[in-house]
Amino acid sequence: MPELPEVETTCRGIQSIIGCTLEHVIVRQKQLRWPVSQEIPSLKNIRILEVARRAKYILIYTTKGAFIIHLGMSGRLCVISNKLAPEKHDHLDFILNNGTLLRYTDPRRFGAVLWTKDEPLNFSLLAKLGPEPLSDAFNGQYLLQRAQNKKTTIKQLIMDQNIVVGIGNIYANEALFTANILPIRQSNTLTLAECKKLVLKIQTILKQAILQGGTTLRDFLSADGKPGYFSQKLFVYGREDEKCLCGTPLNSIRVGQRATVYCPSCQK
DNA sequence: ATAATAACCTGAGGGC
DNA sequence: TGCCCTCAGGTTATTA
Repeated sequence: MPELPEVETTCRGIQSIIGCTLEHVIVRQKQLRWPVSQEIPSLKNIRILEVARRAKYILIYTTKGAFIIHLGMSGRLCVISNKLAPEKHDHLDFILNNGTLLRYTDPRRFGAVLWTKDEPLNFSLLAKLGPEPLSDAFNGQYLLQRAQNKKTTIKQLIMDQNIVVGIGNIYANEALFTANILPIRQSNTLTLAECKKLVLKIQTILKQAILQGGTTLRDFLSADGKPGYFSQKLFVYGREDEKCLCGTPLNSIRVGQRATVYCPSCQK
């Protein structure tokens, strides 16, 4: 489900938990990407102070520490009535004091629910992440510098969370299309002008997707159960058997084991 | 040190 | 209907 716009949508959708007291957490399945932190089942009556996003991680700050949550490929968070019975893949419930609970669902279990008493931004998984794509730190000069001396393709570079965070397979395909750059270009062949354009297109596409509530391909639903509408605006992703707007049939290849679609005419 | 690729899971969809 | 194969918004661990 989740690239930056979907995680941001989820984050905004669960803001109602701020100020609530977390009475306790029910863990039904602790076997996720990493085991659910051992301390979590014994947490009792702590106040939720803030909900924030860093990269594709959702951070829930409390008076005693912070939860670090990643949605993996198929994870979901939603705030619902505490009377709704859990289903097969509902792995954790965060029981709140106002009759609701925050439920974590994840069929493929590639996500993670971790706990730290310290500042979560210093947590090992978060410490070495690249800049946020919508921040000033992510600009053409920066991307050009990071693209030097690298043999990887430009698509793999922008999906590398140590270079820039938040971009996954959908938005990498879309941004490269709108920037007119071939996904398989070796990153060190990009000019400054191309880097600037790519940064701008990445930012534009992410902002648009956030406004639309993210992209729903199969099963993404925001915290209030609504789908995202950005899939209506995808130019190349998932359109491998169709033609580009210019009339040229789109090409479909694999780059770093990920489905990659591009227009051989519009992208150079 | 850097770059490919294998691995972690479940479910959906297509072909036979 | 069922079985087998491939694929899926991600990221780390292992190998070359």
